[in-house]
Amino acid sequence: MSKLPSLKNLSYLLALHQHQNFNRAAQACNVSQSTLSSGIQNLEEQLGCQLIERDHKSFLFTGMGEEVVEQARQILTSTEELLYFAQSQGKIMEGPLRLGCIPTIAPFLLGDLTKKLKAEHPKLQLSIREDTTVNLLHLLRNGELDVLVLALPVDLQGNQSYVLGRDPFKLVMHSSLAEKLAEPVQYNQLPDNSIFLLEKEHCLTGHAVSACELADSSKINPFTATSLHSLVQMADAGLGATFIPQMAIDRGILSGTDLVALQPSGQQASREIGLIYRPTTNRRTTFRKLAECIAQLLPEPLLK
Amino acid sequence: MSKLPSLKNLSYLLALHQHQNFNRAAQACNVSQSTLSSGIQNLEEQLGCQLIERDHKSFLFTGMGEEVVEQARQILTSTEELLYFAQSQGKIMEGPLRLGCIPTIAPFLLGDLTKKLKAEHPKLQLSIREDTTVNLLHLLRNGELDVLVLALPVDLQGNQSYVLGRDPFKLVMHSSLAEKLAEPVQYNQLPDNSIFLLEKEHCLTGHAVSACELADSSKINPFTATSLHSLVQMADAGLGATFIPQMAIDRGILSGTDLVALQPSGQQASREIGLIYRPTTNRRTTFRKLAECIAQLLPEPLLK
DNA sequence: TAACATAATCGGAAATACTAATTGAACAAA
DNA sequence: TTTGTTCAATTAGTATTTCCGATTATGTTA
Repeated sequence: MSKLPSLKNLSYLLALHQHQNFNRAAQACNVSQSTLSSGIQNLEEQLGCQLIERDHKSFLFTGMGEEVVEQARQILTSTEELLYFAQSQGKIMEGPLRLGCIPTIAPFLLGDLTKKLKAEHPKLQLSIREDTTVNLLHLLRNGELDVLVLALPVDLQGNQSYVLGRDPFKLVMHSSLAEKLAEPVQYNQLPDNSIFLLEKEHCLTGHAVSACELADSSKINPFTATSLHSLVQMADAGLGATFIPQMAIDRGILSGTDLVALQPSGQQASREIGLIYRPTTNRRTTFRKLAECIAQLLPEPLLK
Repeated sequence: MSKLPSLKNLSYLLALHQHQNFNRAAQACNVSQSTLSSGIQNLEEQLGCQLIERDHKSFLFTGMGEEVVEQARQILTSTEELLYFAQSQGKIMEGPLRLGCIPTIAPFLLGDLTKKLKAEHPKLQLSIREDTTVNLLHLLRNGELDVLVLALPVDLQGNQSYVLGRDPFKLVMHSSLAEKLAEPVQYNQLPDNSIFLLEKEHCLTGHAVSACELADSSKINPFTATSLHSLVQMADAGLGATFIPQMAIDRGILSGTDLVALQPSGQQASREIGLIYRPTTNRRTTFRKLAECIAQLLPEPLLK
């Protein structure tokens, strides 16, 4: 069996892939440019194939190079996890944990979650990143985040998940508009263009539309908002109705408004909340514990 | 960030774990005993924790040590896969592939499979190991096998799987016994102790009993056979009836006998065949291709 | 053309990995 | 008790590898 590539050389390759420049990559690795350069050559020799095409002056990763980067990333992440695991003496709820969360969940979950974690697992150092689903999945894959809280269903791209619970949608509108409506609200009771939603980047939009069977409805106003809070403002100004998740209502997003929350029609007018992690992780027990913590904070926990 | 442990030292640890003796482990690694010894110490220092308890003379892996071994195994397997992948230029259907299969599938699948693979992927070097489900799962975990063909359902122990297809059970008995029976055969038509099964080590037994709703039936003879072929012999000698999977019948296990195959009662009198692989693998595309090949050879393919 | 930027190459220095030999401790046999 | 054996740790010296600084080759920009 030929000799295994060294983790060091693999990390050089990753740095090069990230910076696309030998000097900057070398700096990032705290080695000289010559070291990194020969490290890469070394790696190519050991693997017996070309990883980057040298085009004088510049270079380009080959298809194989990209593939190797992908796999090397996984190996290095696992090794870092091993190191971390050993150094923290196997205390699974201690040390750093980098969590990503979408904007339609974060403000209504993370406050309580950090409070709970601080009480139950004071040595856990939670860092939080709020971003869209696609960006978070990318960061997870790159090893820059450990775990994500997303709304399901979503293309997991090979990641694994715990389903944490269900979060019902409510149809929110000004109390004066709600008076003449019967629950569950049939959308044909509403005027055209009277339902406001978030920008399509937010998965909440898609989930609400499909869960509430609203596809292509003329009821939807083409103007889109950028946050739940602005949706609430618009509804409170009497512009129309909107969908707000129960989590947000429970955390008081409607307080101080004249809005009421009604049950929308649609079989299962809700979204699921899931915890997503790399299939290659070896911190499953940590994530499982975290999943249990989060599930307890959801309107309808259903963690198996 | 502290320095990552080297793959070399991790492999020393694995060897030590396997051989439970510094000298033999060192030999296996082609290094001197002193090298391995200091490698382990080095590792303990880097990880900042004790991996083995030295009890003068002898030693014992600590709980943490066992955990680290587990994770190290995964890292080394991934790295080997990376090396192999690169060296074979990404040709996913070339080079060595170590497959495990249970005894109630192997004789009726692997002949056709090797023939098919030789024709379609001549450079694939398939090695085959036939063993029980639990042993195969152990070998898979240890990285000694790449992929398993098992009968489902089975506790996957965190592994991943493709469902390849369905394999119906048939109730097989001597033609003279079958004459007075109506299909699907109700078991109360049969005398007590007239159904013969395999030893309980074979998952086929459990699958047949549950699929055919036979639990605790007095119809089952307490004598158990060790192979499908001996079951067939016993049935042909007129001792009673038995369950034989369709795969085996299709490959002619009944030829030269006076046995007939009848449809048993029971909602879904069949087992599923699945391809099992480590969740941490990066040879999924290879396994997927293999899964497609195998599925085509099954009585009822249902690979999604 | 001159000045600059980038990656490869080269020679020597520093760090490391490795071995053989030795030590010390436990144990078994004489 | 003595002797011999086994096993892991230690030591000291050697070999190997890794790394850096300087230099080169090549192309780009001013």
